[in-house]
Amino acid sequence: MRFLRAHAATTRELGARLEADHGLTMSDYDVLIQLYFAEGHAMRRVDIARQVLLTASGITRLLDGLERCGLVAKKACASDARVSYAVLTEEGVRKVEAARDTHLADVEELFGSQFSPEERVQLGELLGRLPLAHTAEQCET
Amino acid sequence: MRFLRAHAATTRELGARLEADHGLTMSDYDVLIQLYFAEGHAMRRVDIARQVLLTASGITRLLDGLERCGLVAKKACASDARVSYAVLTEEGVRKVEAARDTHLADVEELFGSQFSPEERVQLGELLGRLPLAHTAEQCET
DNA sequence: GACGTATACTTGAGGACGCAATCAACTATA
DNA sequence: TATAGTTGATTGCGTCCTCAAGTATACGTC
Repeated sequence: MRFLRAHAATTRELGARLEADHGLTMSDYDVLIQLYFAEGHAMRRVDIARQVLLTASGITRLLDGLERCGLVAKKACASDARVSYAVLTEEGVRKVEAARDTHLADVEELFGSQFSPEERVQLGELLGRLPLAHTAEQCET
Repeated sequence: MRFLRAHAATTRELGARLEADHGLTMSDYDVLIQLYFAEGHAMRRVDIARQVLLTASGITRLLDGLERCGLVAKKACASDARVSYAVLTEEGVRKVEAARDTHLADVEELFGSQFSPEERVQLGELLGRLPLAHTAEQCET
């Protein structure tokens, strides 16, 4: 129960701030960050979906939005005509860097500040045991 | 990050099973359980909203659905004409009890089984520190 | 005892996202 | 090179849920 409630309350507040400060949803931000740390700021859509725990269709629509905002662009793949990469634009990079600062501060305030350094690693370890099904690991934050 | 991913993966799977086995969403179940443990199996809608971390309007619509299924009923309040209680019906009680068994087993399998008894209390303690804003506590599971 | 404010609930509009179906393109087998 | 199966991406449709606005009732104050 605590897990559910804590998640709902925390993400709601975090999402509201992100929206207010940068006009991004948590999912938007999540995808942008993945791209930011990807090689060449580009990723295949399937891989984004797997990282972010959305379905492929969710990614398509989410990227549509980010493209309309000029934050990402499509790029064809030379070796496989089926895949289209999502690439961060110049503006997208700037946006991520701007959003990251305030978002990390928000996370720290609402989440991190509740725990000591040891508790953080412990919490991470415990939660890390949960089966993520078919998701890769990796990540900062 | 782990917190977010763990939540997404776990609730998705849990929700899918609940839907498959009983035709309930997690929110449905959540509300039904709150009612089940409430005095007289009845609660004011505002209080449900606060417990469950949905907005009042979300509760209205969710209860609409549960009413159509015959699981809950409305009841007026004698002392305050504004409030309408949501009450579990006979069938609702049966439904909760049926769903509860399989759901608790699912939770145990996907979540609880990853942790020792001590780790459970610790995890609960850590997550309990997060600010739930304007939410009451109480609960089993 | 009328008036302003707060509270309980509902409703309309819209957004986010999943599922299932579909298409196109790649890969493997014959 | 025809055939079958797989995979990446998109789209139609439906559901859940939020926000903002609206209605009805309660309550405090002068």
